[in-house]
Amino acid sequence: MAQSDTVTRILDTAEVLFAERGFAETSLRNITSKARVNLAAVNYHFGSKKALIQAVFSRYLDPFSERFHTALDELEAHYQGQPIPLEVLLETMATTVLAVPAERNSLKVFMRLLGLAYSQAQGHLRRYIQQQYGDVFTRFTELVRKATPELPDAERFWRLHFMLGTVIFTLSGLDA
Amino acid sequence: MAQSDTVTRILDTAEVLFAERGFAETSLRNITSKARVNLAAVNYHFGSKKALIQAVFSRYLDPFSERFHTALDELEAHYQGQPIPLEVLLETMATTVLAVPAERNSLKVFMRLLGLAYSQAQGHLRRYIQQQYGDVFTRFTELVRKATPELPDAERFWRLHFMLGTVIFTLSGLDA
DNA sequence: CCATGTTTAAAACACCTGTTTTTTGGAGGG
DNA sequence: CCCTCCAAAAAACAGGTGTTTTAAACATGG
Repeated sequence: MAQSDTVTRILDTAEVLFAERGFAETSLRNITSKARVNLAAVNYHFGSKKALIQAVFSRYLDPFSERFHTALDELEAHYQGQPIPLEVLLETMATTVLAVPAERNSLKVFMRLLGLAYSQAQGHLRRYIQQQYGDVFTRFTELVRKATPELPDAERFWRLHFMLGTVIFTLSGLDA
Repeated sequence: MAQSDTVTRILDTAEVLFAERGFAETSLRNITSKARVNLAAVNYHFGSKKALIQAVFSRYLDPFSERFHTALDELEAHYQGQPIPLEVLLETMATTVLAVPAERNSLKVFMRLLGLAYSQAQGHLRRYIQQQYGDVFTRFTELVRKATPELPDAERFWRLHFMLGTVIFTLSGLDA
């Protein structure tokens, strides 16, 4: 095996199996055998199964976070303190979210992973995502707040929650 | 223990734990210890863990199925062959779905269970629900078809799917 | 070439899982 | 009263889990 594409092979296999069966239902032996990689490789490279799961998400969310931050930078520079229109914000978000999985032709897998993360109400994953990418989301919601000053906070929160949930849920069920 | 309320205690405890953590993440020992019941009681009364999960759903869906059938009977009798208005169909469905969990003050748990069942794309649960309650759903969609004859089948299917998915998904995340 | 970091292989670890078996307890009917 | 039946309790079972350890092979850059 050339240079450690072992890590990549593990991640590629893991994300597919996770998306198909869920996290608890996918064992490390499932992953390593399908990836034709040694069992110990996971713990060697990632440390634990939890860390593997987080790494699978990081591979999508790190680029997303970075790109979204720069996209918002550009928007703020362009609008110079004036509130950014809501449609612009939403479209920027949608475009940025879909960019990474689109480049890797793994849109279906990614959406399904998002759905699983959303279902798993109280796992380590929710905590990890929140503390790792909470700032991007906070920045976004703040800009949405400025774009819709007439809405009460609760109302805006629920509309956002409802919209995101609907999108994730719908896109994560694209099988039939 | 009086008359085997053991079964009830198992079901009550199981549905809460399942809703909180998911099926795979909830062990029989979790359930039986919290329900102050012997471990073997689950296999004795239900046969297996899968059967327990199905029983949890049956306790909601059996009454729902029965009530919904009679509700549709009454609607068909009232409208005498004329198509039943879409709003009436949807409202009847919503009312009937919520009736059972509302009586037991377990609306949150039930919605979360529905969400989990929906997420678990390829489990035994989906098959069980489909073959057990498929006829009610078929009857309903058929009535919807008659109520909206102008829509192409695919379009109507997706709108229903989208609507149900959104409702379940949104209601299953009522924590914050 | 040596040293360092990867990878594989194989085995063992401790633990948890669902399930089964065996034993005990108690209530009801002949 | 004894016996049967059913529920409960306790223990044991077989298998899978994530993880760790050991060893040896391999590659790569200093």
